[in-house]
Amino acid sequence: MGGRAVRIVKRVQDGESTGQDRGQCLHDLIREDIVEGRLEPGARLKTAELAKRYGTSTNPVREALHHLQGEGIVIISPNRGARVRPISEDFVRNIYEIRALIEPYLVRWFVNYATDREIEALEILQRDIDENRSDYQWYWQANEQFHNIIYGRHYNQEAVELEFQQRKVLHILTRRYAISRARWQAITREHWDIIEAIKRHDADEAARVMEQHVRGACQHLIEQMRAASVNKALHRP
Amino acid sequence: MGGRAVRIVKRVQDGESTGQDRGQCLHDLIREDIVEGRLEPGARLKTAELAKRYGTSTNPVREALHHLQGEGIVIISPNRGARVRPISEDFVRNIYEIRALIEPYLVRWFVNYATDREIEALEILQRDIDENRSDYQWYWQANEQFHNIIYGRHYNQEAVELEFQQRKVLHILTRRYAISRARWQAITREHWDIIEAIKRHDADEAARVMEQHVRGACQHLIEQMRAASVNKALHRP
DNA sequence: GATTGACACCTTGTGTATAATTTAGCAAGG
DNA sequence: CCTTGCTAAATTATACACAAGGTGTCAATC
Repeated sequence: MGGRAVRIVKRVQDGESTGQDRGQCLHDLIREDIVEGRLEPGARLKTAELAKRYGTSTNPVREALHHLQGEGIVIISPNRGARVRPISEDFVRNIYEIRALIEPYLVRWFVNYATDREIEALEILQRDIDENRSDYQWYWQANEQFHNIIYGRHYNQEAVELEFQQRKVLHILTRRYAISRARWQAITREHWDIIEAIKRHDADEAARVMEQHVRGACQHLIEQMRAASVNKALHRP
Repeated sequence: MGGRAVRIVKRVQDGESTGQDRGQCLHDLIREDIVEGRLEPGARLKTAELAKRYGTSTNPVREALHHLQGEGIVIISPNRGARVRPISEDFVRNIYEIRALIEPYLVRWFVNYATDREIEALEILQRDIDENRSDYQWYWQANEQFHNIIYGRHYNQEAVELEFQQRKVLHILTRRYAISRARWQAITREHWDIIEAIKRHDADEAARVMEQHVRGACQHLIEQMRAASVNKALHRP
């Protein structure tokens, strides 16, 4: 009886986390590992293994897994455990088609309620993106900021959160692939077109360009996925 | 050591559930209790209480709660437990605005790929709905079937699932309020207009009516909420 | 070669201990 | 006398160790 208590106290004294703090954001840690590619799509997520990895017991892991299932990143089958969601081409297309509805809807509001300050921030950010094409890590951060400025103050936080979750899921894939030169040019053009439309308070045009922007991203990602799968097939015949 | 094992064996012999089977659908049970109004919006969801209620231990309850959080029905604050999501007017408006994007998108596909059999099923169903206006319980079931026929075979299952989840959340509210006579007429008319548009393979018209249908539902629900809150204020001055 | 049985792994549920929060009760000050 | 602050106890969430059942795999036998 006393033995267990002593072990726990010892662990706390050793300076390890009590687990309590970690538990709140364990799903964030796991999600990060998934998004960053340290856990491959389709990989089994064994509770004991993850517990060891993050220095907790299996129970918080199970809860985090259920949480991530809600976000669509993890799939749990009864008595068979959890896996990282395998992302198919169909899935990508489906998600992007929803985004093609949501993002134009969100940007329409911004066109009418953007402050001069925000527009200026967008321009500065986009100029930075133009100049730092080489730095990937940085691009994704800047791109996220670009979207956050546009969507952050929108009244429909449910829609914003939906868009954010979709972006997280897709980021599992996008970060793995390079961005083609043609796509870079398109992104640049589209971003500037959106900024222009916002400046002119032309909601229809902004929505139109945004939809085009989303569809372009979708097509580019699917092309990259196909190219990668061809490469894989060639290397493993 | 042996004592616990004996207890468990005894319990199984007594014919109680091993718990294993329940766990798969515990979140369904809790969701049902929430949707059916047995658990009020904003009510605290204490794990011990729920565990007793469903005859399990606290752990499966926690997992179910995390799952439901992913569905947006439950809100969990760290170290403070879970609550049934309090549904505000803003929230309703936000969800319906998303639905006003998704549902027209979904119906467009159906217009092009509906079979004669499906269209006939819609007509039969709607005639039944027209004739049984009085029966609420039945109406919601029939209405669900009506939508399931239109959305069930859509290729974008992600969008379908999103729509389904939103419907579940809104149903927590809608079932509490009556449907006004005016709204009944509108529903009937809109449903028939949608069926007509589908028959003519007029996707634009079907989408237009569907959007109107969603916005009408939104407005009606919000009016009912306001009326209810006024009543509440009068009865508790 | 196919089927069946046994074994190992893993998920799932339970009980208990620990840590956090909330609430109440009480005291001191306005 | 009421309000405000703190302290302690009850309440509740959280984490951990354990037990049991299910799933998949591998080998042996028909």
